[in-house]
Amino acid sequence: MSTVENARAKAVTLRDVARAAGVSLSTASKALNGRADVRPETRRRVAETAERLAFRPNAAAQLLPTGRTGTVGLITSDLEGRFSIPILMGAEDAAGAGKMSVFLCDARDDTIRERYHLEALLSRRVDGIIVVGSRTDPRPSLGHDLPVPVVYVYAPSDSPEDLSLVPDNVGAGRLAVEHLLATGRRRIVHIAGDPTYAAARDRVEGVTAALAEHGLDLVGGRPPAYGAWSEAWGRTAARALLEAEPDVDGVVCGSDQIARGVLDALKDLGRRVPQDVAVVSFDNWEILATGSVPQLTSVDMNFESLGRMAARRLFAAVDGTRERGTLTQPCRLVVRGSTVVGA
Amino acid sequence: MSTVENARAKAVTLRDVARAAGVSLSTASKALNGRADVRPETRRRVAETAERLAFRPNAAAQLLPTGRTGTVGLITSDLEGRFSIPILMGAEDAAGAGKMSVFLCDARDDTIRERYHLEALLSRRVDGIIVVGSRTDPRPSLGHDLPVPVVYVYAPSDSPEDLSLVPDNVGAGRLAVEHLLATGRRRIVHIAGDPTYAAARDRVEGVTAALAEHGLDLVGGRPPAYGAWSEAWGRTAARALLEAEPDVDGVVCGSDQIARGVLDALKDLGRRVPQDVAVVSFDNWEILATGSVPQLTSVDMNFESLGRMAARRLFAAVDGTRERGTLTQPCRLVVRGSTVVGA
DNA sequence: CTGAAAGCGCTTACAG
DNA sequence: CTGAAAGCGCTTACAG
Repeated sequence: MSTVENARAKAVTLRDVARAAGVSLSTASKALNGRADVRPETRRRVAETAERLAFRPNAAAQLLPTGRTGTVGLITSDLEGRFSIPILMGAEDAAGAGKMSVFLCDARDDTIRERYHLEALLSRRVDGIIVVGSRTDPRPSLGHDLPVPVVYVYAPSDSPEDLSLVPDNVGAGRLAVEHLLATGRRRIVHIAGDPTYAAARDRVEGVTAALAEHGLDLVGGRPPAYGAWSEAWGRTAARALLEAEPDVDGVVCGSDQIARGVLDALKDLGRRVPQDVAVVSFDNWEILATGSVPQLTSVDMNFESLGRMAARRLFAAVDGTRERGTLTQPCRLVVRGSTVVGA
Repeated sequence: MSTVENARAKAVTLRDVARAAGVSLSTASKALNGRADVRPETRRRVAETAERLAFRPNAAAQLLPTGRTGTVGLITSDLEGRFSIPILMGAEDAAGAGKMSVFLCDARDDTIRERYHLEALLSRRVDGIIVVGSRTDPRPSLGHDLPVPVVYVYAPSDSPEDLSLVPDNVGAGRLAVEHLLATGRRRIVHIAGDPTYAAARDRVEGVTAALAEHGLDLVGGRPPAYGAWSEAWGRTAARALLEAEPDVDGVVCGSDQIARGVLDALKDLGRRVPQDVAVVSFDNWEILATGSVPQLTSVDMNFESLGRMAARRLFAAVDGTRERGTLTQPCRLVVRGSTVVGA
């Protein structure tokens, strides 16, 4: 049920408005832009005409003289993941209601594609570029001779000349442990994520540091169990750990996915969560964290806030205030039933 | 660890290139655009100069004379969900490597925001607009007097004057049932999603229609169990249904979330999946469908393909071939272990 | 083969 | 208070 046809209106231009209102181009422009020195009656007439013709100023032409485009490019390699979207939303918020429009480009972790999109964005004269990676490991810089500022988010640039914003995964590890300790747990294990990821290693670092500060260690002095970012790994590791250390009373999971697997295993083993064992994880991925029984206590990476900060830094750079280096942004613990009864 | 500083280069213009190469603006333009009537030596010199200065043509200025911008707007209300991203990727693919850049706008299911973004996009003179909704229920049209073509995806426009593309949820329901029947199941129940969603009702329609065609009905002739798009609903409903109809051998779940709850309940009840009961669902949301034991057989909505189609239709409309009405796109069954042993 | 000129849609000094 | 003119960065007939 669809029919074909031909159509297409031509965009209304300021010249059309001026002509219809019987004034010159410049007067029409001044009238619509609220500049002084226009007779009120004229201003009204032009405004009405513009309204009637549904005139929408051509943003590009409007900004041509200023050299700005009111446009930002967002190159991401994490479109299927969860980082870029909240970051985009934060950036949109920071820009302020519609002042700035965002080009979203999907680089798919491919250097060629990334380069390609970069060129396209520069051709479109974006005022600045945000680059979002899929992991917190440093990535190659896009270079320092670009005509517009660049901010790297989540995946930092490997060059100290660039500005990067990353979540504080070490701090996140600390948050998880401090919370377990606060709920009275002492025999804690850590089922970590993929060891090739800086995020996994940083979280481990935070976990062990926080324990050490309290004179504790991972149960049995065992090393953190690295594995994969998957439910399957959570299940496997939990079974093995609880066999080796039956009196565990707290589990820090490298991610919500891992935690879901851990919850399943604990249930199979007849352990009550949180009464017997408390479970805390990272990411706070809603769909996973709130679907389980009990729901997951999880450390949120604050992506949206990261996006807002990135956008603010980018706008500052566009205005001439450029920063360098890697900025770390704190994470935030969200408490639910897997660590506190009834939470 | 970050330092502040001031910087900013001015974008290189064609005039700069022409001057540096010692030719006129027009010659520089012709040389770079491969037009005939330029001495090879001149062409080479200009090209080298452009390269050396890292000249990037201003896309807006380049297209100004044509009236096109090589730009598309994507207004979505499903940024946190899963529809808009694959749709965006499909659209990007259809456009062809970087020919077209996409403005992504987040309407957040708010008419005001949507209107606002629409105006901003029109001001930026996008060549066309794709509107993505968060549910398949018809939504208000943006209007028919817009200067550029609009394609509605996932959420169709309520006006037959508009072009809309939606997944075939009725067909999806059929696919699910046909598959269960093919694996020998006959005593089938349906734990449906939120009844206020057309998607939930359409899937139910497909499920019952397919059963009827085989002379079957839902077990016990009971109505489909409508509820919510959640794991909790899946758990609750599965327990109730299996108590009422203990010999069920197949469950169609309204979504992967529901299916995850159903799997949990079946496990608690001691039913083996798929040996005793087969489970099939909709959406094929990787993170949910591949994390469970067994993994979920699920009907994929083909969002990426939907996005490609939308982009192609949009480009056709931009070129003057406009269609109207609602087009339905088939879904695709992905078989995994919840219906077939070892799949 | 090369370049001066007009035009794409706007804004902004600068005259009147 | 109003308008003619220049300019933002490019392309494209049109002269030379």
